[in-house]
Amino acid sequence: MSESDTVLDDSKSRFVERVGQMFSNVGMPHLAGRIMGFLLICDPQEQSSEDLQSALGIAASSFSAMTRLLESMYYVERVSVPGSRRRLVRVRRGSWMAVMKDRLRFVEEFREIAEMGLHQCEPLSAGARARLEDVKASSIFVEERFSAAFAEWEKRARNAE
Amino acid sequence: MSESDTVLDDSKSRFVERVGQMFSNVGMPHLAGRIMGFLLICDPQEQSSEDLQSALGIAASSFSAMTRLLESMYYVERVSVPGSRRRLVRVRRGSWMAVMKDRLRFVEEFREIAEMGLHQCEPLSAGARARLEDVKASSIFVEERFSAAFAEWEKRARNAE
DNA sequence: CATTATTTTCAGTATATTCTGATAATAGTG
DNA sequence: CACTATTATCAGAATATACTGAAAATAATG
Repeated sequence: MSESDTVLDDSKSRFVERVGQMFSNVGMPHLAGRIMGFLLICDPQEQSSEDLQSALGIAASSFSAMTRLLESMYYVERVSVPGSRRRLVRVRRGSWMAVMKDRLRFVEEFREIAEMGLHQCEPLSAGARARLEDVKASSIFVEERFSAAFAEWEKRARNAE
Repeated sequence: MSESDTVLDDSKSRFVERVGQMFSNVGMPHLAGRIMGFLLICDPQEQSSEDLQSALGIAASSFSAMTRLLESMYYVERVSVPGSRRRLVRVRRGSWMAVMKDRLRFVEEFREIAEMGLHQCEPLSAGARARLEDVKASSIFVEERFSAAFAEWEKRARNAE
């Protein structure tokens, strides 16, 4: 993106749209994804509400709601500009890893559900118990591997600084 | 679950409902989750359409649609009963690991999106390129760790037989 | 303090999805 | 082949969600 980002060319709008689709696929609003996509490829990194509105053709209210959502999830951050009352938006460092982590929360939920079944659903047949134990064991396995992976990534990131 | 499963007691219906919520959270139909939850704790393991309809209070059409969906995703399987025209349903072995794997497909998509941006969105500023490279690197890292973890799990499962 | 650029809230519309009930199709059995 | 138990399809109701436009609130500046 070279000068002002009032209009997106074809390849960039396809990119933005694809990120939007992906967000939608994982249960988040389409517009939130389009904003993330745009923030990934725009220049400069920081963008105003108006920039995004004209580039993506969305309403100011949508921008406000989506930005607040993304901010609450720590995917973007807002910076004030001295001499202006605008608050620019940009993606946070490591936000994409955060997106992945957040999507994985359900694994923990899996384990909890299995434990709930084992403890609170008496009486259980031997077969049912075995099925729940299988859910529990696989969830724990995945949970451990994933948190180890994320810890390693963060360690790498710290060392790279 | 001891004898016939026409009605669920409190703790079991809470369990079923929670699995339903979880499915709904990850973008699948609520009823699909309730069916999976029931199949996890029922006795016997195999259940007929009618069993599930009366136990969960759902329409036959819903059962049909959801079962077909779950079958297409390899979460459940159907078995024919000799001497009857019923096809009973049960959870597949390892189905819960499959659910987890399926929910992780977006990681691959992440990498593909980053690559798409890098290759097809010329010209990109140096900053934008760096942001995309970061997405790509973290996606690849996660992708590799996850597939290694799943491979190890499958190896364990094979050895345990 | 008044002004106005900017953001947020809110009510309403459009759209998609889930689930049901009724009907049609399928396949095992006599 | 006829019968019927079982499953699948389809149209529509109910619900939820995303998005917009207008109005209200906020906050920086002169």
